[in-house]
Amino acid sequence: MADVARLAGVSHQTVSRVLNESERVSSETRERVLAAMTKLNYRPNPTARALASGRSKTVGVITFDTPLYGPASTLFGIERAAHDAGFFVSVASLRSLDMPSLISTSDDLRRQNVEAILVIAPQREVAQALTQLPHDLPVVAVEAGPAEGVPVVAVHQFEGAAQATRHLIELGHETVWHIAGPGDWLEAVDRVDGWRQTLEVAHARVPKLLVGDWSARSGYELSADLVRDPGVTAIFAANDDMAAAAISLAHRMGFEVPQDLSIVGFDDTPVATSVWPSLTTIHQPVAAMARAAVDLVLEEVHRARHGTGTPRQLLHPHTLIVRESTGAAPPPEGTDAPGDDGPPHDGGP
Amino acid sequence: MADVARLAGVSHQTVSRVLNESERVSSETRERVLAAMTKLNYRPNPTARALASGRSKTVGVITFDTPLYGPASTLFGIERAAHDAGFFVSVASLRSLDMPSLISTSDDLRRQNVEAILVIAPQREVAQALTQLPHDLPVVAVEAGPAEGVPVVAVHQFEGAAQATRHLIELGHETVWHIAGPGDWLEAVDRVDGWRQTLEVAHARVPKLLVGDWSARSGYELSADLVRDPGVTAIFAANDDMAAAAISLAHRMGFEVPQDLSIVGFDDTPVATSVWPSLTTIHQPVAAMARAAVDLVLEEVHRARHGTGTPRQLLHPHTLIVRESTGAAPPPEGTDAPGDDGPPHDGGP
DNA sequence: GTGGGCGATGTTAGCGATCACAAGCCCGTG
DNA sequence: CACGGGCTTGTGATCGCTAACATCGCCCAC
Repeated sequence: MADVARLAGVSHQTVSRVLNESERVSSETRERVLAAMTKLNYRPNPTARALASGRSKTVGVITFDTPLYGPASTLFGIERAAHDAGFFVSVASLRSLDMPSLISTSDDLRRQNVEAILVIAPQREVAQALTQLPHDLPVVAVEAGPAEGVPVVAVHQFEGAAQATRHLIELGHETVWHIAGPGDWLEAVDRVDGWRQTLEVAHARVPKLLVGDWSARSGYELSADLVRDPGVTAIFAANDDMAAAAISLAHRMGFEVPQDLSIVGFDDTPVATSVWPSLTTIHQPVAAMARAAVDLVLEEVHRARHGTGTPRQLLHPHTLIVRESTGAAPPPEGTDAPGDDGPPHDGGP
Repeated sequence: MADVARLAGVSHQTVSRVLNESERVSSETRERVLAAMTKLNYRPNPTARALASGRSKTVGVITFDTPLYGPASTLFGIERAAHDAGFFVSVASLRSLDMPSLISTSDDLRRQNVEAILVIAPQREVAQALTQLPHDLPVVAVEAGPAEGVPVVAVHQFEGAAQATRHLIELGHETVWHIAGPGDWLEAVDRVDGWRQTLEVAHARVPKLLVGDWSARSGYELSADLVRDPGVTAIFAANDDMAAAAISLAHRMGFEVPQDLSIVGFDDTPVATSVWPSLTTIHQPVAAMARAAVDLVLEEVHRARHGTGTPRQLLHPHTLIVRESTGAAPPPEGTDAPGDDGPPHDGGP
């Protein structure tokens, strides 16, 4: 920087002003400085800037170590959006889901001088702990259920689940079974609520709730009971993996989807299109949410110098994507007819 | 820090020495300083340390924006390992796969004072560009094919593909079709080579190569031709998504897996267990690789002060995981026995 | 003509650590 | 007894930048 100043014949402070786009520099001087910077291939040192100004142009992301599709792609979306805004991204992953872990992780980031923190943590405990975090740094939760006092970017899980359930009811199914996610996930809870209330509104019986852990394995095990039961014609799984597992199991036990059983997933992950029949599911605009979260948190950073605003909750639209895993309810037990079952049984070898 | 020094009755430099675990501090003094730090809840400021020492305790990760399972879980693995080593992680994603993009991304990180860079970029172009990166910073490639002059942590793709192919040959299949990944991915190329050479060694015919783009969709489209052809009894897809799609398509067209068609995938992603029948596939120890990559790069950082060592390539073991999608080859055409083919050509059983 | 205001630039301190070197102390040795 | 050397500790500069205030012209109005 000193070199640039010398070459441009100005003081280092003027160079700094050019760097920070202060208006108080004559355009002539600015040109000279810029030329010098180019010539010397000068690059400002963010570390020094961070030390001097307290601003690091970095946002921290707290996430947790999981192979789940949602969090991973959210992280990439955040990186992209932050980069576009000229910010760096520092990630830290949660060791466990308790309060101390959250605090210590956020301290790590804080000490790195991040200007804001984005939390990708859909678990109830984390969402609660969030409200306890020191308020000196803007914090935004992504993909979390609404939490008091903390800005959130998410989709309306309740509505999504309701729409999925409604879809099945409208296809003529008497009721819909639900394979839920773990009870400590906000999303899981909201989806259960959406499912239940929709059934109630439709005056449908509310079957026993099955609770999985998002994994295909759990979906597999839980659907075993369901598939065996001829009364079960429609399943709404709380994510695509469990839904895909239910399809697998149905096939294995000799049933056809959707002729015998309709299945709906949630998330619209790649799995949804790689199974057969492809999954009807609820799409969440992950990339858009990530971008919105970054916008929101940077807005907050900007505002931190002026007045305080109220935390906002940004709800993004979900979309029901109807693919092949859902269809009309099979006719009641006795009858048995539909031509969809493949070649009539009597024609074969 | 000044406060700590004052409280402990020492100079700031002594505090610094305690912080850096220098041996040149008497244990008595150290105790006093530590006590003062605890009492004041003192936390060193990494930014200042980075500025003064040039060491930031941060590693940069360059990845690219993709929903693929491998890169995402590698990133988390890296974070975990780095954190355990007391390092922060800063991520930057590649805009495009060309050289300028790589340079500029690495410059971003470099300017952040990262001490090393990990690159998750399995594309050939990126691997090549890596060798051009300035050598002032340790660079390690993860999940990339071996590239000259750059340390690499990966599994032996060639061997993995060979093992998958051999598995099918040993089950009695005359030959194995291959749905490859895009030609600009090193992994894809190596897997093709492994497949081809194994066939040649077994004196099996090498069928026409099909090239997909990792997506389920491409797997779907490409397997259409294969599944129709009764001569095709075994398919090795270069990743699980494409393999799962092939299974879907086979089902859709009325074939059974593995009775009519055996299918092997690669990667052992969650998809592998959520489809039916579950996929036989090649497992890659992603987490272990991530950890190894961090170890390697930190070792390099450490060594940077002393002599220079030779770049290492760390090859991790893959594992063939036999699940349900592979089985013995169906008996040759004429004989025909399983009732699955639909009406037998020769007049019935 | 002179004081005030304003835009452009320079000067001097830090930010919070580390580094290089110097200094004090205690001990053993010639 | 003086000197050298190993430990431990302290001093001042420095990393590259920004913040706050000082300074310098210049133009305008009374």
